[in-house]
Amino acid sequence: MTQVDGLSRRERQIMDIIYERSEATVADVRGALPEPPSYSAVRALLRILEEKGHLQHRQDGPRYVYLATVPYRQARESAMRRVLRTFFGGSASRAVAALLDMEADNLSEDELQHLAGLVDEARKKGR
Amino acid sequence: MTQVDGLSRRERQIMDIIYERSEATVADVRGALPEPPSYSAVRALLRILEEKGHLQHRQDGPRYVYLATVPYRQARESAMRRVLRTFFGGSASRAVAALLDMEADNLSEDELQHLAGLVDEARKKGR
DNA sequence: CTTAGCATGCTAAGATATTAGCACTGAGAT
DNA sequence: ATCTCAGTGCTAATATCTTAGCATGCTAAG
Repeated sequence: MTQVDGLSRRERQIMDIIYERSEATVADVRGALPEPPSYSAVRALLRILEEKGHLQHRQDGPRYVYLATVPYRQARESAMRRVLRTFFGGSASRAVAALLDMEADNLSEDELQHLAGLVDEARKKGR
Repeated sequence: MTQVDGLSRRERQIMDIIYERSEATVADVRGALPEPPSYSAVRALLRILEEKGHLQHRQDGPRYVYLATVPYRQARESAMRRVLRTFFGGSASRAVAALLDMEADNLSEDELQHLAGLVDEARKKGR
């Protein structure tokens, strides 16, 4: 999901978990995995992801805390563009329409008002 | 990217290509792959994806045309929800905001107007 | 001081994915 | 008729991913 490509199944799961939580320890990652493999297995994956340059870690007391090397926003944009291309022919407006359609019931009046403002702002900027 | 998970790197690439084009022949898929492996390799992947139930094929003259078994809309929603969860804490409005921010310059006045209408509609539906 | 718990370093086996190669078939061109 | 091209069926080797296991060090409790 994350960025370009080249990640395997587990690797991708792990990257997603890390982006979802900003950073995570081995135990965090393991706890978030659907059918968690052994502690060792998770550690190995994290090490490999670090070798490949997707992750880095810092020491927090006795344990490692992993975080992504590609900044959050950049990864997010990359993921969005990919969905855009794959499912919306690259059209952001079609994607927004789909989101509104999917989530209309879960959006509060406040949120909708805010979005209306953003759309308006974009229109002003356009001309 | 597509649905739940469990796809390997190439498998995922191929599924994305198929969703992007609705359907595709072996040559189509191979042509769309970044660093295309042999024709045989692509065929093998397609066969495996079909075995796993992600694809099906029909005969078109002498060749196979592959298409996804999971309907387009469902796969699309699944992919969206995944990005939502991973990068937007599940918030659709944050995702919409990011899309507008990313693509503001590429959105036409017509599209923006249309979106404004959709937001308005959602607000009416809400109350 | 010694033990138990929890963390990492390192290594190797096992499972899967990825690729290529060869055999076969059918259609159209010479 | 036969040659060649473009397709599929099938199989096997290679690469990569995924997992587990053992050794080690550090810290806190008994």
